Amino acid sequence: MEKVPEQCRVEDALNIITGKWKPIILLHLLQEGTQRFSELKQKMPGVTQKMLTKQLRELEEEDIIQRTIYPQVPPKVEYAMTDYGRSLEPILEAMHEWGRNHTLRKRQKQQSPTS
Amino acid sequence: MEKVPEQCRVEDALNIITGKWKPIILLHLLQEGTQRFSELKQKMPGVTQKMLTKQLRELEEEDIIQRTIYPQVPPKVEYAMTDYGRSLEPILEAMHEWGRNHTLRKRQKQQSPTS
DNA sequence: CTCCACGGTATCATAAAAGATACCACACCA
DNA sequence: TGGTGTGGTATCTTTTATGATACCGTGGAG
Repeated sequence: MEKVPEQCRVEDALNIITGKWKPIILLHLLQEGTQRFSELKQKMPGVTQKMLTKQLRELEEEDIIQRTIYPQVPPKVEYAMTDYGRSLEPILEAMHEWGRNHTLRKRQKQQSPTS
Repeated sequence: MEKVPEQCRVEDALNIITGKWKPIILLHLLQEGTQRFSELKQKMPGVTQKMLTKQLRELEEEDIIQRTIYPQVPPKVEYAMTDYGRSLEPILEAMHEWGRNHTLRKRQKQQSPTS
């Protein structure tokens, strides 16, 4: 998604949190704190090694999360939100809240499809 | 983007507002009120007829915007936010605000890349 | 030796999103 | 009769995102 001139600063946030697994990663890190790779993977059924890695790297790239490698064998890598990353929380909150009402609404529509 | 079990209600909002032109459309409709197709198109340099139509249709599908056709020739079609659509405003606000700080931050990083 | 755990990478295939381009309908106006 | 303006649709191509699959490195346990 390229940038369109003025106004649309909205895109920046959007570019960062869109990606099939990013919101989920962020929620896990926000709600449960630092996690290692394998923990995240386990909590995200369906994700591939590659995809998880990729999304994590992209978030790291943007300074949203921080990657810490422990020089051990077998390897241990932890991911944590940065302070900057935490600044996304209001957005995620707002979306979460909205989403709840949205699903309610969908249910209502199903119950009275004739209206 | 498929749904992943619980927690991630965030996705619903995300699914609705992601799309290369959707945020821009929404901002225009929110900030400037009802607009006709050609007005939007004109305000969104680079968008194709097809793309604009598609994104508008998707938003309409979700009841975020309303499409009104006036039986004239040449045709006149207006797009407006629905009340439901306006409920997205806090999210867009939050992202807009965040985006502003983000660009500030990027500027700072460019000025002191050595830190 | 051999195998395992962990967190990867590399390669290839598929799906989804976006874009370019051409065409359409129709009342009206010259 | 032909051109114009609006808001489209239909095809085809390109670009991005996602996914499947196989392989890698290391040090300790057996």
